Amino acid sequence: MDSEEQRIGGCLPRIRSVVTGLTKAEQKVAEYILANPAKVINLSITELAETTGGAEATIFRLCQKLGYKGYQRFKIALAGDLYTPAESVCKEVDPGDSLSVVAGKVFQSINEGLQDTLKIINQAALEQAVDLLAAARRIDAYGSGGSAVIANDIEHRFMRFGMPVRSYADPHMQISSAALMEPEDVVIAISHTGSNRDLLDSVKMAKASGAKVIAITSHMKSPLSKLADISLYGTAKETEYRSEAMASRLVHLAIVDVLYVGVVLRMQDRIGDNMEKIRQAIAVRRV
Amino acid sequence: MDSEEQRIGGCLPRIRSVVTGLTKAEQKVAEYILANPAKVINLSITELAETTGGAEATIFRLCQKLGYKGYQRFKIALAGDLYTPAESVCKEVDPGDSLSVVAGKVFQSINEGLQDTLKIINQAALEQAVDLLAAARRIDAYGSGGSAVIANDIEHRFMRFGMPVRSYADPHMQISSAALMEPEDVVIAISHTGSNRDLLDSVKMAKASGAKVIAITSHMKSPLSKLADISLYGTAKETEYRSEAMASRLVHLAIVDVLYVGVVLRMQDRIGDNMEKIRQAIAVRRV
DNA sequence: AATTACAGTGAAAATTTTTTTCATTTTTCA
DNA sequence: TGAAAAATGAAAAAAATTTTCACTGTAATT
Repeated sequence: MDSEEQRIGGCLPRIRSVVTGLTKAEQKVAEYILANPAKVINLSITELAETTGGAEATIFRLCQKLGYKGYQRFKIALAGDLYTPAESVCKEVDPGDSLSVVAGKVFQSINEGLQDTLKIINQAALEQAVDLLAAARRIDAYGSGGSAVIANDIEHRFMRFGMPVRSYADPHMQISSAALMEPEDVVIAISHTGSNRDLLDSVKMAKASGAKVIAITSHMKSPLSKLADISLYGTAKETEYRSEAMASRLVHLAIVDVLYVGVVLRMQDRIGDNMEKIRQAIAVRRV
Repeated sequence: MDSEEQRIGGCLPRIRSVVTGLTKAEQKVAEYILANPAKVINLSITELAETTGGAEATIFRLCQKLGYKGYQRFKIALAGDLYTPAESVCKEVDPGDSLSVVAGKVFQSINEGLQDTLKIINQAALEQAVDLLAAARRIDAYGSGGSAVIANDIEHRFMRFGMPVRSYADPHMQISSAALMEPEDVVIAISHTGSNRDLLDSVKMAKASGAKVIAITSHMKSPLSKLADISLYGTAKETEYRSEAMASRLVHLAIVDVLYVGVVLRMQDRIGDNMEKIRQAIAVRRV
């Protein structure tokens, strides 16, 4: 009966994360909403259609794509976002800032990204991802460029409890490995935009091999999230000196943390030993 | 035009304050709203009238008495009250926690780490580090294990503005590279504990070659920070399921962000071109 | 006690807004 | 290139809202 509980807030981050996956007409509306959320609250769907030069139906469909029953529900969720003062205090870095001020702003914006991500996080998807990972026979992490860092981190992290996990930044290695995947194997594909061609090819190959695919990306409705079995989204606002991709890295890493903790919780008994072994092995290398 | 800006939130307190001055039928409605605000959000005026046994008109008049233009505006304001921003309790992760609770706790603990780091951040050290990096002829980033991820990130990041930067996780590579360093070159050495022997050897070698060394570590007074010219510290509390090393990674990455932004600010003119070139190169690889 | 005035109420009409449908246009992919 | 799919907007249908108005009961006045 509470299945259709209304979720208040988290509306703007959600728009931000799907905006690239929207159609042209929808994007125009979405951008207007992002730019003028406070005005939109006071507009009817007809007025908003006029303002953005679109049709009511387009806006209605956008609301549904965002996960709301209709325009009214959307507006109620939007009201939640507007109420939080945190959203509006987005400070840009200023050339005159001292470095400790810069540090404050950068840290603040990281935290905002985390909070936004928390708002749109999909519990069911997380749950499934952890299930898959905990049961996986083998795990491959694919990520190029900035996302290679995340893939690498996954390798380090999950290796700690004795899982056969490898990370590949090189597209050729990715696709070779993907070809050898089997059911019960899991691929974690990381891409900020979710539109990297090489990565998509590798993911297709992995799926053809029967492996399950978990995507970590910033853009909902991206080609990657369409291909993946499970998609986990991390959002972050772009600021003048902090590109979107820059902010998203940290959020993606935080998502990996959550997966890690989730798997740890699910595997409590099995892993203790492996972790201890590694801890000892590292200690020897210390002064 | 904007004279009738919509006030969001503060709706329930307002009802409470006027409730005695309302008529009988209105009071019945007001009390229902106070008791079930979350339900009301999902009811139309007709449904609410049915539920409370009143008439639509009564509810409408109530909304106006409360200072709203009508029922819709009232509901939007109510949504603001219902919105509770991050009720995250900063406790340990519990085996019984749902994954969205886990996510909240993990994110919260990341943020705490960032805040703690902000408190101990040394502006002068940051300033010097940025100076060195901005003027560097060549940059090497050394980090093994979990810190290899950070080193990698540095490579990706600073490469973007055309700096000759390389990251090395392999101790042999580190020391080989260190042997070839020259004055005006900079080494960034990353180690959570600051006690990794191989890393210390490489750092000594780099110093012998005349290079400057910036350390990123979690432990003050570690052998690494004694060797380094400049030390940047990132703290993070260890929790039961989140090892100290795990939390520190994100903090170290955040410090890299600060360095990056700092260097960008210092080099505004020079870098624009390089960044644009890379952005274009990446765009081609996208669908 | 009867009359009047009037705030309170709700049924129903009028209006506005939202939602659905469907034909047209545009895009995509083979 | 041409068939299929997706996107779009006009307009119809449905739903929600706001407004109107007549009725009720109460209180004040004569």
